[in-house]
Amino acid sequence: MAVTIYDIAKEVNTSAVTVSLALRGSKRVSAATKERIVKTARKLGYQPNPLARGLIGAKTKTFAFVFNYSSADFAHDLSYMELFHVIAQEASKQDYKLFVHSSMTAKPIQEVFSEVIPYGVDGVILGTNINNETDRQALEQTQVPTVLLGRDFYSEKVTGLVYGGYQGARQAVKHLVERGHRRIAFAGKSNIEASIRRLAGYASAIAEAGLQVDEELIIESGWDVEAGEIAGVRLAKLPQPPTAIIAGTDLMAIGVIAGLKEEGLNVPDDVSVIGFDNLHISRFSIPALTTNDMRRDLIAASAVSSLIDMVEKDSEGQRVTIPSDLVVRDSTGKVKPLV
Amino acid sequence: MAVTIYDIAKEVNTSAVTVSLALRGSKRVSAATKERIVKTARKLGYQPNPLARGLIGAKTKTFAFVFNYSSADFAHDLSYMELFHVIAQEASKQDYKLFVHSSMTAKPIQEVFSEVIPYGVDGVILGTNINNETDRQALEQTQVPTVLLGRDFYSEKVTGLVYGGYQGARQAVKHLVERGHRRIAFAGKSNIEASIRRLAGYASAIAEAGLQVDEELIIESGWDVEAGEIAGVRLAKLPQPPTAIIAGTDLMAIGVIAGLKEEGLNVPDDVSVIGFDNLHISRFSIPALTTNDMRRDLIAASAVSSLIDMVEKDSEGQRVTIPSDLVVRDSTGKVKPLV
DNA sequence: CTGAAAGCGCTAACAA
DNA sequence: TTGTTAGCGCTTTCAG
Repeated sequence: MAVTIYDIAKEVNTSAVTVSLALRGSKRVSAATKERIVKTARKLGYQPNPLARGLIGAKTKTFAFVFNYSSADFAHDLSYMELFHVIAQEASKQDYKLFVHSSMTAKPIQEVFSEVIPYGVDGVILGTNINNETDRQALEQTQVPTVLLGRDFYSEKVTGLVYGGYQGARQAVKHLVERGHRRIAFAGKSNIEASIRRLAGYASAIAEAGLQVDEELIIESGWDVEAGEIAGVRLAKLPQPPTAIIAGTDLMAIGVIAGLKEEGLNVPDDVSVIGFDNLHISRFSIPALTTNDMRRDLIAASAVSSLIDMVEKDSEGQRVTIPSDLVVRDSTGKVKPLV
Repeated sequence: MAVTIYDIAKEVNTSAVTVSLALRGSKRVSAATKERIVKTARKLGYQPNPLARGLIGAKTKTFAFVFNYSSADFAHDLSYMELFHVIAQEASKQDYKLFVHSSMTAKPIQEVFSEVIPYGVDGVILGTNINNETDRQALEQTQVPTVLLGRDFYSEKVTGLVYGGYQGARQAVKHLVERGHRRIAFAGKSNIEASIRRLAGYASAIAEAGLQVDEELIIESGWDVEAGEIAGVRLAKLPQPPTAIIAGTDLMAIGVIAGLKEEGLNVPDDVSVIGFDNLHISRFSIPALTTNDMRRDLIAASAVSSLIDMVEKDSEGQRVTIPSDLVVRDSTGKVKPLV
């Protein structure tokens, strides 16, 4: 059996209460007793029992991480998976454990909460779309601190982390404009919040550069490689193809490059391509991908620290924006001069 | 507050014990009472409290999944990450939750157990190397059912899942020999168990084909893209370069292709390349990668079901081998005829 | 500054 | 077939 506070109490000749207090650093215990308790706790290899703590509603040093999507969305998940990974590391650094809730179908947020809270988690990390009023209400009413990944929403207990999609898209357009591009396409329009943000950034920067937003150059599609390939082909076949394409994700960008190639257009010589995410592999694509690094390190640090603030200091939820970095590699170049 | 068995008991006019029994399908409760209990449980939206269950040592429907490595190993992790993902889905399908233990440094198995067991997990999924006697002992003595990913080890409570590395490497060699290759390299030798297995399969198939194992063609290295690139360059620079290369992982294979290209060798025209893993992205590499699909679906299903068997039916640990599939794509071709 | 009592939700053992 | 009692390990009153 594992060591309990009773074992320590017996050893030190005191009560369990005092041990519990001492171990949590209460000032109500004399320095001398505290020291003896801490020392024997260490000696005995005491580990607090999170289940017992959780049962009475105390903190468990546990966050739930929710994968809430249909498996069809796997493509975008490569990015989400990498993010999960970094967050797991970050949480472990801060001495928190992650409890994973992975469902095959996108469930209402209320349901997610009620499946996860009984496990006594101190907080929830969530990446779902908020589609409807019910979800919004669930978030507004929750008592459990929550971090929303990539959603522009916050409430008393909910912090929304917005990555630099808007600003990243603007940066991407600017980068292309500086290199002489004037026909710049956007591939990957959808009703996902991140997509909307990226498209909005694109449109604003296009306008700012004094260019027309050409609907023909905006492709509505999913975010995976296949979708990118189709988009690449379609754009290549246009009577007047774009000289640059901003893709919704890195995977999509890789597909776009392949699609263009099928139609005889080369990257970056004929067309420049920019992605979003900066996946681990993107720097190894051929050509190496110019992309928006979403700064998963910052996102993870921010997610975990916001959550800890809400849990431990009872601070309020807020809206946090994390700017992305444009990483220029080989898939973008100067516009091809008209012959 | 959440609904408890007491609430149900009150509603049905019986005791908590009866409710508990009924809900767990005991035969000691009359069909009539059972039905009433189940019905009102559903009506009230009862969710059993896993913390209370865990506290008394009962089942919690929770497995620990351990990421136990230094972050330097990230490369190989893309494969491990994808595996995690599939296992998480599979577990959720079987109504189990995953509890993630992610540490920055590879810890002794004993320590991992003692950090994870207090959370009341029913079983542990582990992908660590077993380097020493201490780890081996920890596994032999554990009371908690455990599945070891990719390790050839089993004991009373431990099932070892061995993926088709050996057989996959043999298949790869055979595939190449059939296409006329006789100088076949292996890139990615290391002391990781999976690597040893792959190399052994390679060596056996090479010998079987009546070829010599040429030490010059066996490159000792890590498993990431960079290592692959270096290996590719090195092999290309050989006085007599290989006509085919088997790489330890897909990422490495992608690196090898890049390295070869730097030295003016093209895949598959000059050199054929085969990887291991079949990552989600591998089919989109250029050229599309021929690789050993490790069958993550089967691995996940097997991991979860073995664990459940051990947990619920108290069956013994065993050694399970999961064969891989060679997926032939565009990175392998016939040997280039000598001009 | 310290301790005794009670209870979180559940189940195993024992009793009826 | 059903119910009573006790206890898992911890923390929060409340009393010394």
